[in-house]
Amino acid sequence: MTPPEPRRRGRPTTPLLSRGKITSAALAVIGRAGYDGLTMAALARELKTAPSALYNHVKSKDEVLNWVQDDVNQTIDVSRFATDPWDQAIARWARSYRDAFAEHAPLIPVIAVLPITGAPHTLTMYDTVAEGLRRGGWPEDLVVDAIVAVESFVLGSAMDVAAPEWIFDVGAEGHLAPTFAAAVAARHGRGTSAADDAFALGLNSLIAGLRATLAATLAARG
Amino acid sequence: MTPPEPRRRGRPTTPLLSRGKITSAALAVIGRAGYDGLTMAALARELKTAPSALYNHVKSKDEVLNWVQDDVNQTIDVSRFATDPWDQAIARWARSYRDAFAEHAPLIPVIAVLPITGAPHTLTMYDTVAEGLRRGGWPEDLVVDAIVAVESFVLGSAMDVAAPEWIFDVGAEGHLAPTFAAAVAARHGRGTSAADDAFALGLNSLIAGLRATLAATLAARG
DNA sequence: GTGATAAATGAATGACGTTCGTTTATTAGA
DNA sequence: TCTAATAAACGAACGTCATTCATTTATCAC
Repeated sequence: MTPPEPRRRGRPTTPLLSRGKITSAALAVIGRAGYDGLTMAALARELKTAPSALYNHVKSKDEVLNWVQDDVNQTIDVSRFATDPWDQAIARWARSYRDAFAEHAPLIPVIAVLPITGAPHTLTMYDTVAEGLRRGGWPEDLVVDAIVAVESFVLGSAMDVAAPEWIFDVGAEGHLAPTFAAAVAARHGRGTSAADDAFALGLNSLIAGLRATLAATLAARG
Repeated sequence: MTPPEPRRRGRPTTPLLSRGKITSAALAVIGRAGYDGLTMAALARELKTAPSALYNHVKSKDEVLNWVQDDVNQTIDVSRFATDPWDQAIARWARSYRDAFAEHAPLIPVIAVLPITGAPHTLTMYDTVAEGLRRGGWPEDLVVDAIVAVESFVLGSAMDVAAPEWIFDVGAEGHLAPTFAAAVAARHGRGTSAADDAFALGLNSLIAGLRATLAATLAARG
């Protein structure tokens, strides 16, 4: 019945390194030195081992980033799906998602391409969102598309947060883009963050549009 | 009147290297070997010089990527802003934008953070979009936010294209996410690309939402 | 000519991620 | 209790990058 337990041998009675310890050490390094500071050498130093020793527990640095991403995903707020209408819950989810990855922007290009396998927290997050959408009336075959659409906007917006506030300040080349330069200047009048305003505008619009699309789809399908 | 021409000295009568030549050489390398293959050594080989020689014409590899990005931006279709209503024009722009960067995904994290200075084609693209929005009735102080919102969705979606089609296939961990797994399976029935469907759904919804937001804003402001 | 200088070059530097050969300490089974 | 198997750790090394440096070369200004 029970498959033969994989033989547990080796030097330490309780293994010094584990997925959990490596992940939290990586987060500690990232918190102290940022993603530029997250090298395998720095990670090993944090764990008081040699860099080569890490490779007994990790396939590659990318796998470490994968673990970190799954941990970050755990902090995203999906609680509203239990209580609120799907559109409100998804708004809260999206904001929380963006905030979480704004501080982990270098993960974004990695996770966008990586399969979901081996990331349990990520998986359960998606499941909660999918349940919320289904309960809100979304047809099963559109759920993934809706999630991916919102997620794409969220991750694109999270990258914006890392950008300097003056990213659109045209220098001496202003004459090439007078209308755009004027719009940038007009926006500047507000004291608010450009990335935050754009995110709010886009998120509200996207969700409003999804509401309309859902209504139209349900009407068309009868 | 004419400022004194900067003294042109040095070995070659006509300089062998220039921004244009370096950019198209980089694109050639990328086309042949992808972004992993774009090393300063490979770029130098393409230009028949030494890697160190490149640094007489380029500050860093990031600057090369900047130039490539500006060149890619040149291929994005903004022509519809001259003829079509803003919402149709922006839809065409967004699709063209996504397609262009789907093949240049590694540029995305770089450009998202980099200031616009020194990228003339990028600048004129933004200006054309800004003009189109203004002509479509968008208030000046919302133009940048609208552009950034659409751009965030576009770039997030462009990263999705590079992902494998089976990115959401849950392996043995399917029991952690039954609803999501069912939705993935339901989506699988269609033969269409998941990334394309999600992009279409998101783009249509986002633009519909922007239309509504604009109407509401104009109504509120009188 | 002569001196200034942009451009080109090969060699070197310094980070990295990762691999290898070896050693060490523990456990399973006889 | 002895022995074989093996997970874990380690230092040294490798290969790949981007980037810098000292030096040389060829052209232009005067």
